[in-house]
Amino acid sequence: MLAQSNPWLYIRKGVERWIEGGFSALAPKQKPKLRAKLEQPPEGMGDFALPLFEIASKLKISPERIAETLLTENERPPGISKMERAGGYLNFWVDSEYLTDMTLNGIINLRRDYGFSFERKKGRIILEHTSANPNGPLHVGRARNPIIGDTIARLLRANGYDVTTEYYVNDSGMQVATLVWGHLNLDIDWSESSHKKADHRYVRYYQETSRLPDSEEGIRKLLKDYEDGDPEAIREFKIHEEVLEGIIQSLEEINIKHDSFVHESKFLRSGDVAAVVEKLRPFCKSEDGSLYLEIDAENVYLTRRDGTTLYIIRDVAYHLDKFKRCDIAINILGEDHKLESKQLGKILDLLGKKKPLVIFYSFISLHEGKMSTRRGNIVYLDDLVDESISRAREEVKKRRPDLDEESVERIARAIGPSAVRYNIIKVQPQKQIEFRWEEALSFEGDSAPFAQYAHARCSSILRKLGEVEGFEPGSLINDSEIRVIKTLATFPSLVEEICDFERPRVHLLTSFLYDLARGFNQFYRDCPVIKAEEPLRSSRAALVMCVKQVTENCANLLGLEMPGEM
RNA sequence: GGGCGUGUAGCCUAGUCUGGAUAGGGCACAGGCCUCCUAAGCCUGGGAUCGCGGGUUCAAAUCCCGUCACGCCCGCCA
Repeated sequence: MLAQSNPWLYIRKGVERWIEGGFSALAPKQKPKLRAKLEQPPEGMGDFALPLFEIASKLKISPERIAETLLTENERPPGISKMERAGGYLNFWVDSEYLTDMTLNGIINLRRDYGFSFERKKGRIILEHTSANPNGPLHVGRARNPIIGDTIARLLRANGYDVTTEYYVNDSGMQVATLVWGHLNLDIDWSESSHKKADHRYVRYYQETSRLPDSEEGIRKLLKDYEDGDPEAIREFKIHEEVLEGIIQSLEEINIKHDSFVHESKFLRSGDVAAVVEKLRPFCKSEDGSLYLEIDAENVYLTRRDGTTLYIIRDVAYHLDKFKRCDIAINILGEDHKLESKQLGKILDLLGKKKPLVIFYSFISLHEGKMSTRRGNIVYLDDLVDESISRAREEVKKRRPDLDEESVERIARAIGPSAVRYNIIKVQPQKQIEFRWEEALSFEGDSAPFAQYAHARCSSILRKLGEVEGFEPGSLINDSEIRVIKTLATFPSLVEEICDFERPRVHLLTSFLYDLARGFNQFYRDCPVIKAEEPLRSSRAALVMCVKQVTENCANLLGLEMPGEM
């Protein structure tokens, strides 16, 4: 099974067993048993390398002797065609016919499941992401949140986890109260802005109210009424739903959907928040009617002087509820939430409850500084995606004058959002990004269109070939063929390795996709498929089919579309 | 001032967790490749004291200590 579902790991494990067997023979009494730590050698030095230095010093035997003993006293491990000592390393070359046979058969049999785990893991996961305040449209500064969150959710599912993605709707705080106050009290001249989406229109209530210093008292009064359950206030707060609807649409544009929406107000109405306050009261200090906890020598306020609640206490109630519904909670949060998140963890500790795992990302800033809804120095996600689509449209029109309007549109809509996702996910989350249009809209090199283009070439070859069946593993001997096959073989290991709860390395999925596409483009240059003689023709056709399949599988993890023609 | 994070060619970035053989890529730049399955492609070239200084090690971009620069946070906002 492993041979087909994870060919590279299968061969690697064989090599490790072979080495460890050799070690046992060399030093039977050694405890604990010596492990084989394989690494990837530089280009041209084979496929696996065993550094001998550490073992040599442990056994007090020279690296040369160890290598010599291993090489002379044992049969070759399965799937290895050549072994050679080079300096302090023992290098292994994978037999390409063996690898080709396993890998192509694996992909052909497993198809869209290749790379993914069949083994269902225990434990329900709730992955919370985005959870942007519904007071305006999503902006690029925080666009990493949904993209990272959605990609991790896809990765976890591919590894057999049961994942629910959740949006925590902050409908009960100052931000939404500010929006509501503006809606009730401002008379805005709409003649200039006629945006069709509610989030883009209503954000002006929030922005303009934020500029009025006198509005604060009214906003607080409104919030107090709302928390006290005043029906009119509750009705007015519903305006946030239209904004949320706009945010949901923006997310759909980039292929993201949440499984669940949980509204903060639910915990206010159910009495959960009040119950948590009561539980924590014995640990709290009080001041003018407000409540606060001392955590790490800092005062963390739970309620205001007027009795209304603060974010963190509602967040505690939310997490208590969340852990009733799951075993593992993962939150995707901006780096500005680090302190709050740590404090939340301490409070959950205090209550003897589980804590969420948190993945933080740094902001995407503008050259002029941080984006801010309040100040309005901002690039909205909708605008970035629209711009990306229209640039894609221009490119397709230019390159493919033969296509009809409808096809052009379909392809542009596959390229635009994918390019945005790709360019954001390819950088690891903790790195800060300065937003530049040229970079965000890059369609060359390490980008989504590069992979989409290679995929389109695959599709085109396969369309022209018609029905082809079977392959001859021994006929694929060209360097570009072997290179692509090796890349295909490592996909399942990659999917498994990067799935780390503490530090999921989803950015490496783009590296893989890029490697595969680049390898394929070299193959495309070196190895004609349609004009090749049998059995080379069908073998190459099988390889092209496999590249297409694995490209799609990886694209699925990244939430990218593959239009199949460009 | 304290906490967390980041620093790799002109610009962007992988590798850092788990130390190993000439530090991978991309953009930009210079040159070459469409009578040949889509040139959003391919090939060649120049360009890196891995922020800086110590230390540990047979071996340091990677681990430890110090230091500097930048970002985020330190609110009865979220």
